[in-house]
Amino acid sequence: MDVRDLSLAPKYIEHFETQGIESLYPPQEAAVEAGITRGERVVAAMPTASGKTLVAQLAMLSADGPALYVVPLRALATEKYDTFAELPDVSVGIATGDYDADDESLDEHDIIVATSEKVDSAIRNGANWVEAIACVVVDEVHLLNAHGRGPTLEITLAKLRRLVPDQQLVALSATVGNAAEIADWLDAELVRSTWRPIDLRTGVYDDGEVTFDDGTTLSIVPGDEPPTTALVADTIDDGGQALVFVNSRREAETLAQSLGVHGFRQAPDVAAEIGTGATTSTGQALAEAADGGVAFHHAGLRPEHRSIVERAFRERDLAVLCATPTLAAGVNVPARRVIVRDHERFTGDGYEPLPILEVHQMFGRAGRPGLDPYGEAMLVATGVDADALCEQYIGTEPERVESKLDSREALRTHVLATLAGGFAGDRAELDALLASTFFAHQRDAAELTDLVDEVLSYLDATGMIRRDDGLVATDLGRLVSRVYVDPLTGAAVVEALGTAATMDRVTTLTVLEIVCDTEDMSTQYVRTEEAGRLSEFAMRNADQFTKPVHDFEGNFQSWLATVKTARLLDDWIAGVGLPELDERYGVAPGDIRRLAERAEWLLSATEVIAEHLLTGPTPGIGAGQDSETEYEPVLERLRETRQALLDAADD
DNA sequence: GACATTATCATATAGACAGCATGTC
DNA sequence: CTATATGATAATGTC
Repeated sequence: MDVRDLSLAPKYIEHFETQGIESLYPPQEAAVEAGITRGERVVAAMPTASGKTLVAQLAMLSADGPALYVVPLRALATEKYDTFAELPDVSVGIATGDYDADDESLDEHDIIVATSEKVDSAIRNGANWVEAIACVVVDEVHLLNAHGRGPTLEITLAKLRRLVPDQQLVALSATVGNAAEIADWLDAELVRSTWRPIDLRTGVYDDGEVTFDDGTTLSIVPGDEPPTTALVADTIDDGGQALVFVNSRREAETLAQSLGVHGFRQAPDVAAEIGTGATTSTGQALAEAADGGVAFHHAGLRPEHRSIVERAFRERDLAVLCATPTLAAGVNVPARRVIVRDHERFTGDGYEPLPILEVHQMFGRAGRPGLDPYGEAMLVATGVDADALCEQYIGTEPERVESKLDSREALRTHVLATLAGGFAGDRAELDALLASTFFAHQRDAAELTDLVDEVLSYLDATGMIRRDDGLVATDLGRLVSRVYVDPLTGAAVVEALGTAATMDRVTTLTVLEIVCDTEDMSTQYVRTEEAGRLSEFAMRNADQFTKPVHDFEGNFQSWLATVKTARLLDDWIAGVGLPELDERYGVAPGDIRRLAERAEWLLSATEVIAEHLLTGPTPGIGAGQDSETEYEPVLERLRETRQALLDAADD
């Protein structure tokens, strides 16, 4: 089908043509036939890089009103924003936690790009733009399967549908086994395709030979070097680039280092760009590797370094990229050859094989349309049975997408949000909403009953809801939902604030401890050698902590991780530099940045809760009724610390 | 006795969403 | 309380 045949305004057709898009790819054509331009609800299950973005654009441009594009990552939001912003006479807005147009003006846009959490938050807070949306496009719907974030997506979709019943919905998914089930849930037509714009062959390397799914083989006999090195060198000799996936940051770095000495490509400019101001060990290692045309990529990198690496690789200044799975799900960084060196990952429950879907996503990064003649992706069999590996991952169908809503964590926050947002005022209405979720479609909403009971009791006990006359969120409950923290965090903060308000010494360390000791803060790893020093530090500063250091109840070891995080952020605020922090705590620059960002967010949430405690009646939790309770000094310290954190980020 | 090889043991383990108030595409 | 690779240190082996 030709682009001209679409019932689209000429300016858009012209735009696509200048982009070199003249005819539709088969899966795009199928989506059009299914009615995406006629307002039909469609689920399109197709490989990455097979033209999903155009499918989305066709739906959004032909919709009768503003459109919303939902993504799972902030980085993807900016990527899509840039793409859509090029459309003629289309006003695009972006709504993510870090990068936010103001709420009021969002309804002036034709297209809004947002993360699923931001949409959830907007619904919770009754943002006016939400109900105006005529067409919702959900990118990567298969993330319904993800622990933690999957439930947010399905609840958000259920609520959106409730708010705007006649809204068009287009969901884009990776090719998963039960896409039909998702489509069925969404009352959408399923379009399924495995077509790719560039040939991809996948295979397994074992003992000097790669065996591909199309029957071909590739002989690569390594000398002394590891097979991965030989596989990399081979594609570079052939004029291609290689992307290697490994399972830890350290592996990514050491592999980059060992490959860097080959000097595959000279990239002094990239090295220089990274090198300027690269004071940390991570930064220096990166600059060094980049000099030889190799780089590594993981979440410990500073965002600036990350984007330099991504750009340099896209522009072919770098020959090899050694990456953790950040790159498989993130922005588009394709390479001719993808090598999945590690197919297992530590999960906290031993090493587990990577999900098929994830490996296929990695594979999908192989082949740059228009630049490479083909793409090839391979697993490396080292010490495992190559046949088993092949059987498991090559040409197989990914796992089914299964709702993860039946978890205490998910229900805790979403039950509260549902009550607080006015989606339900009693148990029957709550059950009705839950009955419209993917979980209910796939299993049975009745399976949630016990967990919901448990969660309601918890929310009642912590003063976030009242159950006397139906189900009603209290002021505190509405607040907790609005600032988007886990009820567990809310309760912990209320309790800690109560203690802090009776303390003589409330310092930056105190308020940092409060926010670091919550469910929403990621915990740090405490080395055994570090544990002694940390507990000594805790003893010495016992008067500044809300937890009783000397007669501690509960898990002291895990609280030390809290102390470590609080102390680290305290140092960061005090002006200690990234290299120093890296050395002292073994925390990479990118992690510091994220920790600071989260702490700042949680401090502001805590601030709101503290203000509530100050003015409103104290709920029946924690200390707080006696006359010595002083919230003002705590509040002041919270504000001060948050500001200090913001200032520290500027340097 | 100097040094190489091997046994033992400790260590560390992917990623990343959200609020609010201002002014940055 | 799960598993594996790595790096440091100790123990053993070789010339």
